Amino acid sequence: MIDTPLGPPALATAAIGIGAVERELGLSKDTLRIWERRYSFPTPLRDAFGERVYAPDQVDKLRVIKHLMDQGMRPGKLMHHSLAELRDLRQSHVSATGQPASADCTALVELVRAHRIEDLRGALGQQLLRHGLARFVVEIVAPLNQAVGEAWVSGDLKIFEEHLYTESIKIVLRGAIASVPRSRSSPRVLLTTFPREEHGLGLLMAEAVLALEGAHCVSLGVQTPMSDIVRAAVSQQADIVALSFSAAYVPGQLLDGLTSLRAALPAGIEIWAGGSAMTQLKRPPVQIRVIDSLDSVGAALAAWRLRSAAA
Amino acid sequence: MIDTPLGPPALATAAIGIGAVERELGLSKDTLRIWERRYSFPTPLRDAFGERVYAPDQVDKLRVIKHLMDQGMRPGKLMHHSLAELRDLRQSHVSATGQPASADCTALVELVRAHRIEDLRGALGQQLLRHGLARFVVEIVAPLNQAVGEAWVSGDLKIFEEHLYTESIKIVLRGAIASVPRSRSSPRVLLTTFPREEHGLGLLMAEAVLALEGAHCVSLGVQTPMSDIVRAAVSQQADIVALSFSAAYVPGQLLDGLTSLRAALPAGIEIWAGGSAMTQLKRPPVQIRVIDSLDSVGAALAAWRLRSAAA
DNA sequence: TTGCGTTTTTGTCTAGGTCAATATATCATA
DNA sequence: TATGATATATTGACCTAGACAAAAACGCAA
Repeated sequence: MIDTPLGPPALATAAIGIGAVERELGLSKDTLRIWERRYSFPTPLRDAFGERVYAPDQVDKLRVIKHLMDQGMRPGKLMHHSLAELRDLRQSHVSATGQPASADCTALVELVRAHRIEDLRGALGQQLLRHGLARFVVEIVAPLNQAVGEAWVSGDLKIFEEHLYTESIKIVLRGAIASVPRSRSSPRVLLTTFPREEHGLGLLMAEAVLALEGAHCVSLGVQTPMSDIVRAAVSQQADIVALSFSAAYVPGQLLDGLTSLRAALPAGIEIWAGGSAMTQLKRPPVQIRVIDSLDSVGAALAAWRLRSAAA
Repeated sequence: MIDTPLGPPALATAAIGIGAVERELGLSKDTLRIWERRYSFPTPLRDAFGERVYAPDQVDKLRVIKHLMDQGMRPGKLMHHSLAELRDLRQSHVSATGQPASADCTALVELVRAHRIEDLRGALGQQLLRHGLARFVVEIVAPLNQAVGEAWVSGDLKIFEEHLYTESIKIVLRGAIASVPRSRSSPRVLLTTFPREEHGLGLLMAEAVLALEGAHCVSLGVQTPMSDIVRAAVSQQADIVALSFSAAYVPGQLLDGLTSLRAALPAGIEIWAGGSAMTQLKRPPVQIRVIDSLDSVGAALAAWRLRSAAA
């Protein structure tokens, strides 16, 4: 049923320049050049005027390498493996850490693969009704994101299929959030991401859970500069600033950003940080509440309310 | 109540490195270094290791320069002016091209400035009911975007205020789109942007107008790679691919992208392109329908249906 | 296990050079 | 007065190659 008439469709994609690779994978030009120097990979061809041109299969390999690095692996260990070996590596890594996908989950991924977005949206709505918003987010959306991400890396899904999926989830979540009665009570939570972070799905999931628990949420969307987060938090009288970091976020920038935000923000305003980049941090930064899982948001909120009542 | 013990909060912002400027303003390190060499601006200090450190006021000036460049001005002409002169420049540029803002519009901007987002959202909802979705988009949202953008550059609004505004508009528009009965009829329209383009508001406005006119809309969100647009259009059996380009989009990439997309897409699928980058194009690309204004979407759809019926 | 130096790994930054693509100015032609 | 072609200027993306700090991994003692 899946239409791959002759070989994988990836072959149609043309070779691309270093700037395009930077944009597409989030690996800086500097990094790409120095990898070439140190590890002899990638090995781009050169065009008529000596500029690097990356073949599609090398881009694919780079994509997998990037993904594995986001999981905490180091480039030096990965670079010399073949694409197939890297995928095996990923397999074993996943099966060691992750739980198996649920039946619901695989069925939904199947809908994405078949491009049946109407059905997908319907099925998501159904799951939402069945489980309620909180469990829907934690038990369906979170593992589904994981599964779709993996499928993308291993080449089972194309970017546009991931886009279709993400849009569907966003629509369903936004609809659900809109139907939660808008709380005026505390805490007031300001949601956003740092400038480099353009993934807003985690934010939306957090907003759903927070709103459901009666927090007053204000979202700034993605990519708010540091100084503006501070201004917004003060002007909106936020109690909490909630930030989301996807796996691609550079760990160094993450810690820098959080500490300087902590310094710039009035002491009364808490910082809550979540997302996959946070969970794989060894030493959590001081005076930041790390949200390892959306499960724990409810408890964290309850604790906040206790502290707040005590003060 | 707001605790800014000494002076405006903006001053608290510390000096930042070249990487941070790149992230915050979208000016590449290469560009920043070459400007320094050529125009003697910016003039960053150096830290203990001789690395560039940009003072906040220089970053502010760079921000304005970037914006003016997005409007089509050239760096060589801008670099030697002071911040105040640049703002005057912008003023004159705006008053020469734009029409005066309506009363409704200025009232709404005032709500943004006062951070009264609840009221803003309420007022937007009210305007939506009063004018209907189509006129709301064309007569309220479009000029409002313009006004907010201008206010940001001239320093009247901070980024976070613009974020608050954008989020509010998105919520209102998404709510409205969701309440439009989902059409199964033709044409089927696939909406997205090219990889460099991360502004999705124009897309949402287009989707609102299209959905209202009975088109079947599927949005991929922003930044879909070329090859994936083609795959998605084919798999979703789209009749039209609708693209949006904000003023910041590089004209060269725009034309290249459109022509190669046109070549890659089956002839039966039309390309409609809109957004401010399109309107200021001298020669419209061949075999692309340029949507100069959201007004004209209705007529364009009617024309498509006529052509479709004739075929 | 935990803590603390040492070594290796890694990516960001430095410098200045080259060149294609774009924009502007100038001049000729219909 | 337009339009078009041609020269010149501007601009940013890319190049090479080296230096070094921060982070991770390692070895070893307590």
